[in-house]
Amino acid sequence: MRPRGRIDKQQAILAAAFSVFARTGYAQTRMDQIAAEAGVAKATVYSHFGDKEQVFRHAVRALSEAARQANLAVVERIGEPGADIAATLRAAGGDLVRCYCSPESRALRRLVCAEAGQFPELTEIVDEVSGQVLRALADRFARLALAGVLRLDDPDLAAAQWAGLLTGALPARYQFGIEPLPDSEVDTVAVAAATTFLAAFGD
Amino acid sequence: MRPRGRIDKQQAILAAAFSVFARTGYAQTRMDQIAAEAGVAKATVYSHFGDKEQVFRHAVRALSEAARQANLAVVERIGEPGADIAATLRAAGGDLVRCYCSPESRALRRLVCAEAGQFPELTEIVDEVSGQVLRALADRFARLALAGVLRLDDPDLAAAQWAGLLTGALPARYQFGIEPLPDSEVDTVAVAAATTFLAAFGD
Amino acid sequence: MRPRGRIDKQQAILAAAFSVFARTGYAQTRMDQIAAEAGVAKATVYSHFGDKEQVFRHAVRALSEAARQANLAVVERIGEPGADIAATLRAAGGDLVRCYCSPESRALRRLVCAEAGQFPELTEIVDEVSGQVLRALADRFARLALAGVLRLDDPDLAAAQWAGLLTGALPARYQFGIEPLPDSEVDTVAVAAATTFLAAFGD
Amino acid sequence: MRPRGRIDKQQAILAAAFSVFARTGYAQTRMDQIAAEAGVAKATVYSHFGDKEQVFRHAVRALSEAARQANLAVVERIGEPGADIAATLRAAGGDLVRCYCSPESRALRRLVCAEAGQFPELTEIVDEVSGQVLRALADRFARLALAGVLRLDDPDLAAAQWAGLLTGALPARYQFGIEPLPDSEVDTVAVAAATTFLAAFGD
DNA sequence: TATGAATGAGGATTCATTCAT
DNA sequence: TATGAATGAATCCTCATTCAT
Repeated sequence: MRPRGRIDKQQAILAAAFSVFARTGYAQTRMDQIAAEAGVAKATVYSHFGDKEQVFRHAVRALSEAARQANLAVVERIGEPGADIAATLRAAGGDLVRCYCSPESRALRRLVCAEAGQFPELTEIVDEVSGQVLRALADRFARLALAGVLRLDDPDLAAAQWAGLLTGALPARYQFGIEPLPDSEVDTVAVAAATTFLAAFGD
Repeated sequence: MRPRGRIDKQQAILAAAFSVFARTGYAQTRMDQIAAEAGVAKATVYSHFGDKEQVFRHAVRALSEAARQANLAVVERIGEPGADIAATLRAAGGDLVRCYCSPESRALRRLVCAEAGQFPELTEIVDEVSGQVLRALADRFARLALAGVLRLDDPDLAAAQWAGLLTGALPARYQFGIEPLPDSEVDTVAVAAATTFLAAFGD
Repeated sequence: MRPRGRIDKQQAILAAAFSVFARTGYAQTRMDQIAAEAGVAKATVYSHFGDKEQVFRHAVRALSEAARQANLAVVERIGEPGADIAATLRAAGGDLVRCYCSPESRALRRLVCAEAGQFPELTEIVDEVSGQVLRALADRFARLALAGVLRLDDPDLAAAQWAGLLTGALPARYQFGIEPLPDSEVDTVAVAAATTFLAAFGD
Repeated sequence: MRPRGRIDKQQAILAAAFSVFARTGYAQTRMDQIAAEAGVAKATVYSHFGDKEQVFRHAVRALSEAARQANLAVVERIGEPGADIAATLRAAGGDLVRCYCSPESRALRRLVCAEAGQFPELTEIVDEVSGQVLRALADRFARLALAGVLRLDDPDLAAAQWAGLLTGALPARYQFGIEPLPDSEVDTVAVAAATTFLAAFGD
């Protein structure tokens, strides 16, 4: 049961790092905590990753990857032909908002935002992930436009605007605070976004 | 010329704290820097504010207040009767985006976001400021609706959605990164937001 | 009622200093505490006494003086002609032990002992006070010897030994600890000291 | 030659701590001094003992242990059968006084007395050590009484009183001051204590 | 003299990182 | 590679003391 191999330890360290960085932020995190939570010696963390910055980069990268996959999974479900577009947008919008406000995403947002000065590359990673998700979304919208379900010229713009309608006016306490996002808020936002979006882009 | 009174020193310390925290973040900031930049002794900072956390709270509060005023000033200018609504929205939208991405606002966003875990109250302050701005905006929209320029039932929702359209899909590098926001981006976003908004809520 | 004159303030400062030094020791005592407890500004303490060391010296001197007087008062009561010598020694011995273990005396002992390195003169003051008390005691013993009640050649030695019998083997917790001295302990010690003393020096 | 193991360092740190605390008192002692005198880094002191208080506790404990052994060694030598009791008491009494006024014991007394407020447990340790020594002494006296050399009912009381006669009236400058104890003083006290003790408890 | 504000020197403690095994 | 021990560079905060009023 105890992790033995190098890979196992790598994984354990990364998992611990995720968790500790997410909970306490970059500067407050002590290498001891990570090592302790990973069940290894501190020096082992160093022999695997070099220094604190590298550990942080790896942790953020992994969190970003997870976020990317979660978001893409939601987008994938959009646009099954024949489905009611309003219902589709409401459901997917709710899921996206939930992704956006999941504990992991909030933690990631906090970490990247906080260290945007010291680690500019992390900002890029986030933009890349967002970009990918928005492009995937735009792809769906393009197909829906082609199918005559939506009426739009610029699918990228439509994607960005739908995302904006969903997440842009969420209170800070849900975007990076610790207050749990109530389901009612999700529904309200998703419904309103779908309505306005369709008023502008619906057939 | 040399500042003498206690109030002067308070102000100098706060100004220095704004600047240093914004540049280097909470954890990286050393009290020495703040004192030096304020031109006072370190102990003076302590006798005025107690400890680092208090200095931080005061600095963030003051930055928030400035942001609030800047945003409200923009909102105030919306809705002069007789003006072209599309042009108004484009202009005000652009200004709001510029406020949102001003160096001070980005710094504030970084600081609050970064320390949301340790200083939950700061999140509340931000939400309060946003709420005020959105309410002021909703007031304007309500008047415009009454004047027949807009067609909407829920001015609060309209305000939130317009804000979402403006800021919600801005790349991270403009929201809290250090990359300067190009005017072209501002225009694109402002125009697109106005268009979509009016498609949904225009008369 | 509020102290106004310079003398009043001096007294208030000294009283506060006594109290705070006794409670917290020299090094732990902050000039702020003394000033606060005296109800004056910190700078006032300085203008009266110069610096912390001086305040300490004055406080210790005053505590010593009080201890001297308390001890001498007890000694004065010894040797009323015609009284039972054993009863006299028991009563006076008990009183001396109580003096020796009074909160003020313990505090004084702690302070002087603690700072014997930095303030050697304080040790001298204590020795002077002890010397005075022992001499006064020796005077009494000399009179009693002359009256045929005691049988001794060296009244100074007898005084020192009686004092030793009374205080020499008291547990540390009563000599400078904070545990209150129980009456039973006082009686036991005083009775035993009287018995042994009279076995050696009684007629 | 360079100390390598952790035990070596522990010992070196403790020895340095003994020395520095004894010389300068608790509050005046800086962790740097201890570390420097121990030949280790300051952080090493912390990793071994946690904080300054713990270092102090350990140092005092070790000093107490040494004092206990020194005193017990003296007591052990009392009561060889056939020896002259007066000579025995004079010799052992002198040794006990010397122990009591040794630099280490004075330092220990200063430290414990000074910090009795902040570290009450140290007072207990001292009482425990004194208690052990007095009990050992009482054991010897009991044997001597059994052998008909002394005449006493309560060996504990006799032990306490002898100790009192030896140390109770020593001037403060010898008890915790820095003035060296002259041999003449030792002899005087030891002889006088033996005389008075035997007048009360001798056969 | 009395005071509120200011200060410089200093001290305890922490932590990322390295080394010897 | 894995580790326990060791470390040096920082950093927050305190406090006796002084100054301007």
